[in-house]
Amino acid sequence: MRFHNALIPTTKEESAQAQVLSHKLMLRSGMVHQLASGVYSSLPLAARILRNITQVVRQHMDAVGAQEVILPMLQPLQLWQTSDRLKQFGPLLFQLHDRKQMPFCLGATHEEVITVLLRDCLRSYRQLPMVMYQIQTKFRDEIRPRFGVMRAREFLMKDAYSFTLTQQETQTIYEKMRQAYKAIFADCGLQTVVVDADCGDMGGNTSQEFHAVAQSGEDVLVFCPECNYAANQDVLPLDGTQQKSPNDELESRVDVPCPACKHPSLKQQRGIEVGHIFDLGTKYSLAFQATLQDAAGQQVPLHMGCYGIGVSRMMAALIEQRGASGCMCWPLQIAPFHVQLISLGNDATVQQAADGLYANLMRAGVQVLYDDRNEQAGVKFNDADLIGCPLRLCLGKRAVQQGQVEFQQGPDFSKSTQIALQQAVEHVTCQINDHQPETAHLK
RNA sequence: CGGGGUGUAGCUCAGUUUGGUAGAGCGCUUGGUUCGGGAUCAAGAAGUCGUAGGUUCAAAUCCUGCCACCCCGACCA
Repeated sequence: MRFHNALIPTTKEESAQAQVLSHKLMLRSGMVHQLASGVYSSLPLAARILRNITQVVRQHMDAVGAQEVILPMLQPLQLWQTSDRLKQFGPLLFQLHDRKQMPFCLGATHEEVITVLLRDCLRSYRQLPMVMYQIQTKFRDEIRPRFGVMRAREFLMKDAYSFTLTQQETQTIYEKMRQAYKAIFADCGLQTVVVDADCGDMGGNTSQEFHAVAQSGEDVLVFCPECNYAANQDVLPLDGTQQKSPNDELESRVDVPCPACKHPSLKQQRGIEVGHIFDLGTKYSLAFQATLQDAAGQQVPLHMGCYGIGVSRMMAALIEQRGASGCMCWPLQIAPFHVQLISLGNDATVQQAADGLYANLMRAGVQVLYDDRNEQAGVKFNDADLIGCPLRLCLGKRAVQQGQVEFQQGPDFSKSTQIALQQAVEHVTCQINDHQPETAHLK
C-alpha cells in the first residue's frame, strides 16, 4: 500500500478524548475513528490487524474441530424471555421493533440463537460433540463505554459454543478450548494469565477468564505466591477494610488467605479480560428444550459450554502491553504490514530505487506500507514509530548510491544494519519465514 | 442511574469573569528555499461559537431547557 493515498490520518497532537495508552495511540496512528460513544470505525490499519487476529483465531478453532457459522445479529426479543435473561441482561440490549411492532434486539451474545439452531438441526447424539463458532460484531449498551475499543458498545468478538450429551464431555472440550485459547494468545504475542472467574449473567457452573496483564486493566486479579491459585478478585469474599485495588503499582498484595492453600496473603495485578470460557451446563438446553435421545432411548438435555474472545479488545490489549508514548511495534503475525518502506528526500534516483524495491517486495508477497509521500524524514520516521510495523526499510541518497538499504527490526528501532539493495527482498522474506510466534508467558 | 467536567475551523485550545462585528498553533491549498527525526518564507481557504428559546440596541460571552462527549462508581469480551 502506498502511503500517499492510504487512509491513515496520523496526528501530531494527542486527542483530548483518550486517557489510556492504547486509545491515544490508536487515534494518533489513524487506526480508528469515533462515531459515537463506544462506537468506532476501523480504518485500514485496524482492519488489517483485526483480520490477522481473526485469522489466528480461525486456525486454532478449526484445528480443534470447531465449525464456523454466521448467526443473526437481529434476534427476536422473545428468545431472551425464554431463557429468562431479559431481566438481568435487558438494559444491556439494544432493543428495536420491526414494522409490525415485533420486539427485536441486536445480538449481545448468542447462547439463545445457537441453542435453537442446534435443537432444530441436530438429529442424533451420534453427531456429538459439536462445537460452533463465529466471529461477529456484538452490540451491548454498556453502562459506561470507555477507553476506546477496550469497552465499546459495538465490538468484534469470537464466540464459540459446544454441545455434548454429558458433563464429562463438556469438560473435555472445555479443556481443549482452554489450550486453544492459550495458543491463540501466545501466537498473537499477547501475554495472558488464566484465572478463576464469576459466571455472571451467562449462567452455568465453572468459568475462567484470560487476562492480558496490564496496568490499565479494569479487573483486579489475585495470585497465590505459594500454590498456583489464580482468580479474579470478584470471586474473593472481601470485607470493606481490605485493599480492593492495587493503586498505581504494577503489583501489590491483599491480606486474604489463599482459598486453596491458606497462605496468608495474595498478590494482586491488573488485567484486561480478553477471553472467557464457561461450562454452561443445561441452562439453555432446558429453557429451549434442546434434547436428544441417548443410547438408552432417554431424552436428555444437551450440555453446553461457551467460549468468547474479545477480538477488538485484544488489539487494544496488545498496544497496552507493547506500546509506548508515540510508538508501537506489532508482532509480525498480527502487524498491519510486515514492512514499512521509507524513501527519504525527493531525489529521483532514490524514488526510483524505492519504487523498484516496493514492486519487488510486493511480488514476493511481502505486506508492505510504502511511505512514498513527499515529506520530511522526521515526519516519516515519526509516523513509522506510531504505526509500528515490525520491519523497516529505509532508503536515502547515500545508501542508494552505494547500492544499499538500511534495515531495522522492532521493537528496538535504534539499531540498524546496511544490506545490499539486491538482497533486500530475500533478507525480508527470510525474516518473515523464519519468524516464530513469540511465546508469551502463561500461568 | 448518581457525582464531576467539556462543547468555539479537520485537530489542540484561547476568548466567557467585565456583552460591542471570530482568534492562535498544528493540519490543509498555491508558490519558493529546504530534505536522515515533525524545517522555513510568502500568499490563501476554512467556523450556523453543540442546540432551542429568553434577556438586550447588541450574546461565543448573561438566563432557562435540551443534546452530545469525557472522567469517577455498579456491568462485561
